[in-house]
Amino acid sequence: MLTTAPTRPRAQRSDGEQSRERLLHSALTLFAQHGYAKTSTRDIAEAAGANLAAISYYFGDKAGLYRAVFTEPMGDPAEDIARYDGAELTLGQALRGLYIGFIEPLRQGDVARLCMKLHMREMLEPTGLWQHEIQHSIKPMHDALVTVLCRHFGLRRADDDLLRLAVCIAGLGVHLHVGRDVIDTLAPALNDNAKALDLWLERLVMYARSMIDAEGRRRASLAKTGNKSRKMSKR
Amino acid sequence: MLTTAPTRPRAQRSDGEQSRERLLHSALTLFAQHGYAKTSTRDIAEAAGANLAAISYYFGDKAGLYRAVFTEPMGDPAEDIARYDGAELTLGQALRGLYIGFIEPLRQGDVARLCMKLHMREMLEPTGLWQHEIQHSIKPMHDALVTVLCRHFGLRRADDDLLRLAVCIAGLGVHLHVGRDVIDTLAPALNDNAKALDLWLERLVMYARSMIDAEGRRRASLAKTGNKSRKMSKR
DNA sequence: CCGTAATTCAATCAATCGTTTGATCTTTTG
DNA sequence: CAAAAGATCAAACGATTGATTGAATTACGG
Repeated sequence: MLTTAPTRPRAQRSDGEQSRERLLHSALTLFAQHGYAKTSTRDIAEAAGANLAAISYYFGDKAGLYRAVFTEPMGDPAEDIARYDGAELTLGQALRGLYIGFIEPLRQGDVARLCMKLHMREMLEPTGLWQHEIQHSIKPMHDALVTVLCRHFGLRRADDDLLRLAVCIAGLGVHLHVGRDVIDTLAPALNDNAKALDLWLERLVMYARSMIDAEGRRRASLAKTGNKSRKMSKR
Repeated sequence: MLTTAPTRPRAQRSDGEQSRERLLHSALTLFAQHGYAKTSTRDIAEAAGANLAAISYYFGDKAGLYRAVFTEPMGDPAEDIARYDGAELTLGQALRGLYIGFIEPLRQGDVARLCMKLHMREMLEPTGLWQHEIQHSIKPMHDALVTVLCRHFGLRRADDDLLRLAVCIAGLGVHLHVGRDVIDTLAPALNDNAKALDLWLERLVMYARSMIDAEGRRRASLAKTGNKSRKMSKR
C-alpha cells in the first residue's frame, strides 16, 4: 500500500475530519515530546480518542501520519520571507521581521511551538524529511537573508564571511528554540511571559545589528590595509 | 581503572576489555547517527563484532550502554571552564577560550564529534540524562560565562539582560553543532577544512565582542537617561 | 597441566511494535 | 426508505525488539 490517504470520489461525512484532526494534534504533541521512534501508534490513537486503525485509514501508515504532522500545519515559507526581504525595508525592519518568524511561534499556542520543536528535532535526524525541509523551507529563508545582507554591504555576490554572518544571525533565532529546555532550567525568567518575548525580539535585533556592524568594520579595515594583514578590532 | 560492570572478585582476562571498548565505539557511532530508539542492540553488537549478550554482560542493558557511551568519554567540564573564566584573562582571551571548547571537537577525530552530536541530540530528547547534563556540565559553564560578563560590566549580580546576552554568546557556539547539517548543505565551504574552523573561531569571538559592546552601550544609554547607573570596565 | 573464572555464543523468551482484517455502525444520497 | 460510501472498532498477525538462558570456549593462576 502506498502512502496516500483514501481517495474520496464521493462526499465525506461531516464527522470524519474530527478524528483525523484529533489524530494530527495528538501525534504532533507526542512526536514533539518523545520523538518519532519512541511514540507508538497505539499511544497516538489513545490520546486522540480514536481507534488504532484510523491511522492507516487516514494516513496510510505511521510515516504518513508523521509527514502530515510535519508539513500540514506549516505555512508557506514565502510568508515568513516576505516579512524581511523587501527591498524597501531598513536593516532594522528586516531583522525584526526575521526574528518575528522565530519568536512568534513561541507566544502562540502549543501547536505552533510543538511544530517548531518537531522541526528542530528533525535537524538531528538526517534521514527522512529533513533534506527536503532544508531545500524548500530553510534555503529560501537563508538566501533571502543573504540577499538582505548583500544589499546592506553593497556586495554583488555573497562571500564566505557573509555566509558566516548569515549563519550566526539565523543561529540566534534557532538557538531560542533548540536551547529552550536549557534556558528554562538555567534562567526561567527569560521565557515565562509575553513581555519577556518582546525583550528577546529587541535584543536579538540589537545583537544582529552589532554583528553586522562588526563585520562591516572588519571589511572596511580590510579594504584599507589591503588583502594581506588581518588586524583585530581594538576598542 | 575503576570499571564496575560485573563483579570481579578475581582477576579479569586481558581480552575482555576489547569487546567492551568495541561495543562502546560502535554504540557511540550508531546512537549519534540514528538516535537511541532507532538503534537496536543487535546492530550495535554486529558493528562491534561482538555477541548480542555481551551488552548485558558488560553494561547490564541497553540503557546502561547508552549511559556509558554518554558519560565515559566526556572530560571534566571544569577543564573547559578553566579555559575562559580566569580572572586574569582579557575579555578577548576568555571568549576565545570559550569558543575553542565548541570548535575543537569539530576538528578532532570522529569520537569527539560524535560525542558532541550525541549531546546535541539529547537536548531534544528530554528524557534520561539530559537534566543531569544540564546541571553538572552546562550550568557550570553557563555560570562561569555569566561571571565573566558580570566582571566585564562591573556588575555585582547578573540581571536578565546579562543572562540573555550569555545565552546568545553560548548560542553561537551551540548553533555550530546543531546546525551543522544545515550549514554543510547551504554553505559547505564553511566547514570543509581546518582553516575554515580557524576563521569560525575568529568570527565568533568578533561577533561575541560586538554583542557585548552593544549591550554595554545599551546599559550606558540607559544609565544616562535616568535609571540607576552602572559602570563599565574598559579593556 | 588443571581447575576456575571470565568471556563468548546460539537459541529462545516475552513484550511491543506497525499493520491488516472483516465486521459493524453511521451518515449521505437518490 | 434503501443502497452505498464513510467511518469506527475489536481482534489478530507477523516482525522486531531487549533481554535471558545455559552450554561451550578461552585465558589465567597455581
